Amino acid sequence: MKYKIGEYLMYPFSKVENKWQKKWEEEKTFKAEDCADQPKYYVLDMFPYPSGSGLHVGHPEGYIATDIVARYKRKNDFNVLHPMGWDAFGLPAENYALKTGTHPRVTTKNNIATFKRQIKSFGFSYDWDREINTTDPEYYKWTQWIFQQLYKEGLAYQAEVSVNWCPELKTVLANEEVIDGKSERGGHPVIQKPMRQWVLKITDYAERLLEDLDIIDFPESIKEMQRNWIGKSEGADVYFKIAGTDERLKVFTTRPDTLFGATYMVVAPEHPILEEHVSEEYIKEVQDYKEQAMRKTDLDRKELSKEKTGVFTGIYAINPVNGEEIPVWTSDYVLMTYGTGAIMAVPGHDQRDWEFAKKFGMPIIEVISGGNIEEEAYEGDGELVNSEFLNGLNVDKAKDKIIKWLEDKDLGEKKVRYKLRDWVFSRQRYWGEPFPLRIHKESGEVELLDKDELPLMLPKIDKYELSGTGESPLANIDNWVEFTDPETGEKYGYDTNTMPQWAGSCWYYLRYLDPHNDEKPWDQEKEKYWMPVDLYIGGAEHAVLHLLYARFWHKVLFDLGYVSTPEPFQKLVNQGMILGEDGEKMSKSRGNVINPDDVIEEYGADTFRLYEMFMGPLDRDKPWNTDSIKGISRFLNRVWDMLIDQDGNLKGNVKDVEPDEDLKTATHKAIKKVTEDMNELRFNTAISELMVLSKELGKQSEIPISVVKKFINLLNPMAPHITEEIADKLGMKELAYYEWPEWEEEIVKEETIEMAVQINGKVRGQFEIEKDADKEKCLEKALAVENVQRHLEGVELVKKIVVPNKLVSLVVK
RNA sequence: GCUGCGGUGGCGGAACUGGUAGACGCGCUGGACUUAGGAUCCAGUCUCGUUUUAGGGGUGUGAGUUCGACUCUCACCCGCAGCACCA
Repeated sequence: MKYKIGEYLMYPFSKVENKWQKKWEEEKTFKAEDCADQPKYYVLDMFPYPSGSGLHVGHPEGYIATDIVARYKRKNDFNVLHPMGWDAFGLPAENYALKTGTHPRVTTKNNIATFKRQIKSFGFSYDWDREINTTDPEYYKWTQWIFQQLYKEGLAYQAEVSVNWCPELKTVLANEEVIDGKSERGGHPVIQKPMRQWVLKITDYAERLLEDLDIIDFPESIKEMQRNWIGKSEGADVYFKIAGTDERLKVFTTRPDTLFGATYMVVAPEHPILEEHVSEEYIKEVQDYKEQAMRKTDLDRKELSKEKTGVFTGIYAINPVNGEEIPVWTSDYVLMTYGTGAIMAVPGHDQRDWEFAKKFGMPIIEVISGGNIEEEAYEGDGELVNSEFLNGLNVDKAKDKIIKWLEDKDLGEKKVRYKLRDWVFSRQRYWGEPFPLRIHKESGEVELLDKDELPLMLPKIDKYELSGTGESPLANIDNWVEFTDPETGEKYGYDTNTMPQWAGSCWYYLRYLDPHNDEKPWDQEKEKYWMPVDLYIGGAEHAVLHLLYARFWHKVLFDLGYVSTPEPFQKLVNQGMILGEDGEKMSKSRGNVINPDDVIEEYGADTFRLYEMFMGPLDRDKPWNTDSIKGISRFLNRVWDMLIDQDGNLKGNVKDVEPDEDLKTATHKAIKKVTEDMNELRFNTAISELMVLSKELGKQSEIPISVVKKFINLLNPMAPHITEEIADKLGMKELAYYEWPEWEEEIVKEETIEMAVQINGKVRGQFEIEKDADKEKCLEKALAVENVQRHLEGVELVKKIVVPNKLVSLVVK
């Protein structure tokens, strides 16, 4: 009945686990019922990209956590939706095709099979009937459909946008393939090159994406990252007249209060003003500087940022508050992509301007007192000086006053700006969703395909090489690039770009609600029932990409009435990383990778699940430790040995007897602790509590069956196989849906309590007393403790503090 | 530089709204069973001190609030992650 694994004798975990996994699959135990007359709970994993190397031990950490929650909620009468699927478009499969000629569809299919086998070996309670795959035409049909809705709303447009171009490889690279300004493969330099791209207008939603962070329960770090990414800043646009013309140069500033301190202006090298107004004698210098700046990669711009550079343009602008002429310079520390691409420089109160002014000998004027502008710019609050009608005000008041003044005179206006840029939504790649539209050859006009023409299928191709111009392999297919409409005889072409990998994951949580619907992406009744996602668990690496994009799409769908909630994910939790035994990130090159298949083979899925949850708090990084797994394995073995005999039957001393008072208290305490821990996702302490209870049980000569049932039930969400097997022998039917036990507060509180006595903050003794005893009685007992009396000799008792059920604190002189 | 998170035994980690620091697990030490044990069971395990008892010290560092601080306040040090000339 026992397996010998290495040096251990273990319960027959592999037999038990296979048995139950098979049963769950055959009986569809975890099928979720749509719109049931029961409260719902939607618990979601970030679906994986099925890579060729299979699952690593970091993947299951989140999956185990969600599975425990799913199983726990089922026991508490929730109708649980717990699905899984595959985010299968993407570069690795295409790169593999380039190398081997294997079609990405084949690679993807094989990888999914591996992932699915591995995921199934953990005994997760997914409703596999809802499995989805973003590369399935039945799925991406609706990804295309959503894109069309965005297009119709004016939220998708084409623009010349710079992309990562690698001249050496003659190809465009995705952002993920560019590391520190160089190509991931080969380490060749990457430059920015403008190309026609699809762009989504996420900036229209900047304010709502920011505001609604307040209504969702995400980790503070993620919210903060999203806030930084959106980068809201409030200030004013100010118009400076260009001397000798009627034109105005618009700048954005968050510090309009310092307008009197503006001593020069700076425009980005790409700024259009440089095309027209540069005077003869400066043209060459400006042109040279421009070219030099354009040639710099992003990396160079950052690296060379230590020392400010720039040239004078010969242009002067007029400061609207005092009519003074100030010079306009150009420098690459001003970015064309933010604000208006031009700034007013206030060297007294902005450190960047201060550095520039020092280098090029510009005047520095103090307009806010409180700092020493000889040494550095003063960016803090203070009283306004040298500013005429603003003098004497503080920064906030001065801002309000100057903005009003500017608006009254039509010299500026209050303005809010965001760092967030529109989202470049096309990739020059084959293995992604084609854009659901055709482009008229002659006019270049875009026509959306009809709904019944969807999905626009990816064509078969033989060659995966990118075309030399940086277009995707689709550009090599003649009847994709050009075809004739049979009805009108007009010539059209399909877009050779495809959507980025994020597209499919922007809405997959909605497809799970109704995965086989071929009329609509999802049924609205089902959407109303299941949404929002109650708990979403995944890695922190998606903090600002997937999670921001998905929120954006969801809000668009909300505005169009397709979904009923403003936010898709009510609560988000990031699991920490599982590190190697050496405390370093797991990687092949370090040789510290643990393969989950090996662990399951040696110890079983239940031990694996329990171990990963026992390692520490879910959201923290934790090093793997092979020795520590043995502790968990021993625990499960002890539980088995305590209850099951050599023939696989319930042991004779497991009887229908009443537990004694101590065991009863321990049981109720455990129920309370485990329940509270489940609600807070504190699985490590829940497991420790169950270890304590199992030890108590092990001490009994006759083990009360009622307690065993509760114990097995509490352990079930975390270790589902072994507990189902034992439950079966105990005559409990379908443990997965067995009602979660309850505790009685009265029993949890012990009859007698041990209280401590402190004298001047040091513990000097303990005494036992019945619970909730009054203060007088506590004090009396405390003073009677022998060691306490010794410490009270010859001193004066000046203060007595009694905290019922905790301690007595005495202060002496 | 900015933002966020963290720093507790040899190790992973516990400690509710401030109330007996170190639960639980690993490892280690001793013992039992055994031909043997790297299996299993029992006992011990923050540190100094001690026959036992009593004591002293102790949660990154330094101050502070309090009868009482891992927990609250201030300053600083270290580690991890993200952002980085965003006007």
